[in-house]
Amino acid sequence: MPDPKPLSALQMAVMRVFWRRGEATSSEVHDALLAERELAPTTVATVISRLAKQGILDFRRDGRQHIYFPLVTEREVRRSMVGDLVDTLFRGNRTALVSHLVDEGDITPDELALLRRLLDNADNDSDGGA
Amino acid sequence: MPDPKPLSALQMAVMRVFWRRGEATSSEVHDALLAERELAPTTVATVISRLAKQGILDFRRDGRQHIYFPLVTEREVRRSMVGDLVDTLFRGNRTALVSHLVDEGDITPDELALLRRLLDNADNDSDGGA
DNA sequence: ACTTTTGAACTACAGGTGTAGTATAATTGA
DNA sequence: TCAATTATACTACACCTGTAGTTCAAAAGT
Repeated sequence: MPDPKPLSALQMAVMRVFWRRGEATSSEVHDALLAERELAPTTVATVISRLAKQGILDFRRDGRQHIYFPLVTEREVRRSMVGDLVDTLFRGNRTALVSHLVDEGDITPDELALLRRLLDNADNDSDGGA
Repeated sequence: MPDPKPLSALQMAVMRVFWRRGEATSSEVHDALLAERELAPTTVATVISRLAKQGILDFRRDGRQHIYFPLVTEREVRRSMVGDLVDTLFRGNRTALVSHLVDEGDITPDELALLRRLLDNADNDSDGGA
């Protein structure tokens, strides 16, 4: 799946568990989310089985248990969601997004310095890679 | 409305018309969108009246016509949507979003240069503003 | 073997979205 | 005045999401 559909905040929280652990049962995910969200176990199970129906997760059986695992990487989801946002909000212009962050995101001097370093590294990388 | 709800791509396309023109009737919006989207006039009307129900638009009457106008600015919507995305995808870390763009967004050298300039300007601004 | 626990499936329901038809009321043109 | 146009309101419907209860089957404990 090169271009997965955008995921909601809840779906992302669930997926993060899978990305961290590689695979998990519904109740393991429920446990992992208990700290941040108080959801009924069946709610988590529903979210998970919907993700499976959409091809985001798959599972293998272990006795009567389903052990789910992700079919998409976090990278792919990020790429596609950031891409969607850039399309929707900035008509495809990625630098406009950064501009937005700088202009309106209350970027701190520390963050600015960090960003500069990021850009410098990108330079190095593309020098090295090319 | 300081923190409007996220808008879908279609809703954004509609709102962009209002932001550009200040105000418009349903059929004007329909006309304005004809180029990019083939939608029935009633579809556009439905989207608009839902936006009004949600407090994103309001309207005044001119005879039997409704002339709609935005109650939120594009800035506000962008801020809140970018904020949501950063929360959902990068757990609130804005620089991680930029890092993502640089790492995985196929940023071109031109864009990189542009970004550097952006950061430099941000510096000037915060020097001047503080 | 019988009961308790547990897991997954099914069902449910409200609210949002994309999409558009129908109905009703008002305006305009003949 | 009567018909045609048109604008808005109402209704509709499929599908997604958040949320969770209920049911049925299987596993595990006693």
